[in-house]
Amino acid sequence: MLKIYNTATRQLETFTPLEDGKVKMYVCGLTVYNDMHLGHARTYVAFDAIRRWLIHSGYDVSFIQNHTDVDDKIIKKANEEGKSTDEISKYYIDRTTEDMINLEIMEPDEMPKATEFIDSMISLISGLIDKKHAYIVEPAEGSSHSDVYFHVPSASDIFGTLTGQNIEDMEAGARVALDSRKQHPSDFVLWKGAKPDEPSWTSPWGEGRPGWHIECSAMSMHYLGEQFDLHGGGSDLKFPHHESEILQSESFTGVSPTVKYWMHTGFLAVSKEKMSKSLDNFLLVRDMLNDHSPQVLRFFLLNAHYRSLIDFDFDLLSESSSAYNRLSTTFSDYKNVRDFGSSEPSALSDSISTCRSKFHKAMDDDFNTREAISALFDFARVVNKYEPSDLTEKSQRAVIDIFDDLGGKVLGLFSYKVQSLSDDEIGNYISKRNSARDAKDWATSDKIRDDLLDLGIELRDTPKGTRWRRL
RNA sequence: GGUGAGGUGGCAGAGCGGUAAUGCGUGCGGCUGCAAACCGCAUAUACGGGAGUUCGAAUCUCUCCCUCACCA
Repeated sequence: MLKIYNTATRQLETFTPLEDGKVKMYVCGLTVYNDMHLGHARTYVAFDAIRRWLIHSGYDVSFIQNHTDVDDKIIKKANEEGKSTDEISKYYIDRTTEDMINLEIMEPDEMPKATEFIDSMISLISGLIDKKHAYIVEPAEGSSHSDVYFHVPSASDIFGTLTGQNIEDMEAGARVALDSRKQHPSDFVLWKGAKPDEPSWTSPWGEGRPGWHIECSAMSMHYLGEQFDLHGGGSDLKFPHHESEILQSESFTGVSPTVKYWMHTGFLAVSKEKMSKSLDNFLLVRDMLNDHSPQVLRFFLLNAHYRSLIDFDFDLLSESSSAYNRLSTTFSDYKNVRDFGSSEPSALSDSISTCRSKFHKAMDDDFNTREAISALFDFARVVNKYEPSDLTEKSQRAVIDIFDDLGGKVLGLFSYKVQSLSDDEIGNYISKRNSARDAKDWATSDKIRDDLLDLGIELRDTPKGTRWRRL
């Protein structure tokens, strides 16, 4: 039975989808004005593993992830570079999508852009105005077009769903200069009147563009309906973004809860500080992938519970690399054997079922990937006691299936991309090298080994022959 | 100031009422033409401090200290 920690209730809850066998899931995507950093990767790899586990568990999962392609930061970047916001967002959508693919993150079922949903957002805002949840104010300084605000006290009963705070507390603590046009300090913008040279769309309130929060309400509603199962994002989105989203959606539809389970990933920190663009302490995914395989990065990220803080450190990354090699080597040793034996140890079949059940239990317990990975290590230790070629085809297959299913399909820890060298070609090189070794032609044999290493194939000479693994 | 998360061996990090997974590291052994890697075994007075509840607490309660995050 799957349990999920719901941010809205701060409790572990048994997962029951709204519709039997189906999971509707929405994860907030990137604001595309820069490359993707490791902190983003943490969130998307975590939700990727979550999605894969749901699929593995037999659910039909609809996974939606948006792109925020209109926003202050994008406008700023566009101005700095003398380009249009479209050019900027297009450029970074391409690049971050590439990064996601390189991290072996499954492609979302839909990847809508905010700007494709302006009409829907305008309808939402109109509805909110009609229902007295929103109001139009005079233009901000420097603009001749009106803004629209959401009036938080109009929905005070649902305010605080995620953060547990109430309006009075927020007010009491308010020290920032207030926008006098706001009826309440907590009110937030739904529509921003255009200033000169800003991208804008026509609305009943004049030229302008949507506020940030409204886009997710519009897109999730479009693809998943007024109510859906899972909504995820980084912890920094809880407030105000997700809180505002709840206010907007539920005030508009009158349906509550709009999201059944809210999920938030912990931060990726560097020296205990959150990794972020504004702190300038970020590491880009594409840079990291120059020196580290996607599998090792995924291993590193999944080697902690998705809600806990990961304090990044290069030493920890290389620790992950060592740890990962252990699994990867064991897997390769089994995958690459060519001979079958007659041994079918019962201790092996025991460890297979133990591994599956420990893994299953861990993932069902709020997606405890760390615990799940430890099941694979337990398994590897048992499996390494055997010589693969002594085992029957059935036993070998069972071992490979564990790694394939759990490590590969669920956690994405093994690459299934088309390789530069086929298994047979590698086998040929190894035979050639072994001939050279028999002739004690160490120069040739070492060259073959080095060449293969350059191609990402690592060789190991063992008493049972030469074994290899893809790095 | 408000809210939330957290403090477990040298490090990372599970466990969350019955005396502590797993990985890295370290040590020893194995394998090996060499190297690297790998394999096996072993290793650790580890549960922030104090008090309480309980037959029994890392796990529950209270209190103190310390980190981090969000909001203001």
